[in-house]
Amino acid sequence: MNVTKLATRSGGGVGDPQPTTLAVKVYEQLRRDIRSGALVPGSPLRTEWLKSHYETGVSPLREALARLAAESFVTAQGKQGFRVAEISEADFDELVDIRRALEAGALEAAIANGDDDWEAEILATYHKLIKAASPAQGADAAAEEERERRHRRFHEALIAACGSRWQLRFLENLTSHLERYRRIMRPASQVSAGFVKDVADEHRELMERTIQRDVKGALKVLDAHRLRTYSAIKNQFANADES
Amino acid sequence: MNVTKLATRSGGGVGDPQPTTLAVKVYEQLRRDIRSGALVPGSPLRTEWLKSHYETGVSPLREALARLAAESFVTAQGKQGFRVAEISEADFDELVDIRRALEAGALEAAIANGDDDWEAEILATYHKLIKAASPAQGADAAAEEERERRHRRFHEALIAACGSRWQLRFLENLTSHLERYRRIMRPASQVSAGFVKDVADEHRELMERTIQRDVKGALKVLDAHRLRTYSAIKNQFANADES
DNA sequence: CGCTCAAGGATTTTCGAAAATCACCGAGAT
DNA sequence: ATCTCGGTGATTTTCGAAAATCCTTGAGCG
Repeated sequence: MNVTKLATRSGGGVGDPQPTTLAVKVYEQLRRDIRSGALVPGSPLRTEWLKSHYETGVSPLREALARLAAESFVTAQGKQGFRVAEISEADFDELVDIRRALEAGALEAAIANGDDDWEAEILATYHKLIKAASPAQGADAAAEEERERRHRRFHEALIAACGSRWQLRFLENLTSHLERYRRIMRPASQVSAGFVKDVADEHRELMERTIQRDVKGALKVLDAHRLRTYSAIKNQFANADES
Repeated sequence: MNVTKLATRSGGGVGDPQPTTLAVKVYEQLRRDIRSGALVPGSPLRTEWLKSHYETGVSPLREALARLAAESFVTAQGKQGFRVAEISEADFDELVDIRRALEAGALEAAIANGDDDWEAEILATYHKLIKAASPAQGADAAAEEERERRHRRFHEALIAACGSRWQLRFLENLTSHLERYRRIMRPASQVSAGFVKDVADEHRELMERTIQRDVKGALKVLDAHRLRTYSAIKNQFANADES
């Protein structure tokens, strides 16, 4: 056994199976900052600022931006650089529609195909979700990021067994975009005690019905769950129009 | 008027509204070569070969590859470079399923929302489709590429008025991947006179029913149309398994 | 005034080479 | 014989600077 090699690796001696590249790291950081709303929609992404802020050269940067452009997180316009993708109510409506269709199909397929591992993963991610700090407390960015991550993981676990990597890939993209809308608009109602409790109840019921293989029930709860934040964000758009 | 400026531009003095970058050109060429099957699935994309073959430096290349990776046309594995995405029967089945669902919804929405421009564009693209050289004759690559382009344009025109850019974006991606399967597998039946005639009939009927706003009829024809090539490719997979 | 045009600086895009990493191959040990 | 280890060439990834392009500003002209 080669002790030296093991020592150079992090964690319990398990090396990265796929050693990551700098471009991928920048891509992930940029995506996180766009999703969180830290990078405001429409603002230009200037090379110098990006270089100093993400501590990297232009090559990894452009590679990351190209990927983000393909996923519609940024827009690339000719030879005028990149911008954070704009948001709009029309775009939001499109996202909601197509996500609803794809997610319903995926959940149904997952309930049909899921095995014990799938069930166990749902329980595990649900547990971590309810253990996360509620939006009321822990208003700092790191806590919010962790809460969002666990929320994503839970919903991903529900449909993970749907059997279609394409469906999962599209859904991840759509969900990330919708998360951006949710966090940018950040309806005041979203942090109220009543809202938080209702969402928590929905998560529990969604988890239970899914594992019980109650397709109709699970779909109904999922729809209600999505409709709740959907309405809240639509209200924000309406309010913005008035002012 | 500045004659010098106009002279430097191509065509009838109409400059590019969005002057394209080298990276985008390489991206498009690579995508075309992957879609056509010229770049065989699984083969590694080596920098030196790409540089000489597409006559460009590494920066535009990696940018193009990053975009292609985001669209699953190539796979990026850690620090071991890029490869042309693999194909598999399971992947093909996934593509067919999700494309069917999305395309049906898009066609229905387009029929509901389409205006005169939409109808006119369908007629125009249909006309160019039937004028294209049939697969039997014109076996050279350029003719095939043009035929495929017209085929794509026609089907795009049908759903262009669906009102959802997201749906169109996903569908374009899915259709490109499926085109790759079709062209790589290239079932012998696909060039037989009977097959070609049936496909042509379906295109005509699809065009007519769509413009007549016959939702059910159009969807039925579309499903039959898709099922035809779907079966042909599945047969190819089955034949490959035997050998 | 309003408009066109050119110069200058700012920014993006691309190239070429350096640095880092990987993959192959053969020597030596068990 | 098989396996591990180290070295070497090939390849990828990243950097820094050059080239190309864009945008602003202000002068000159109608």
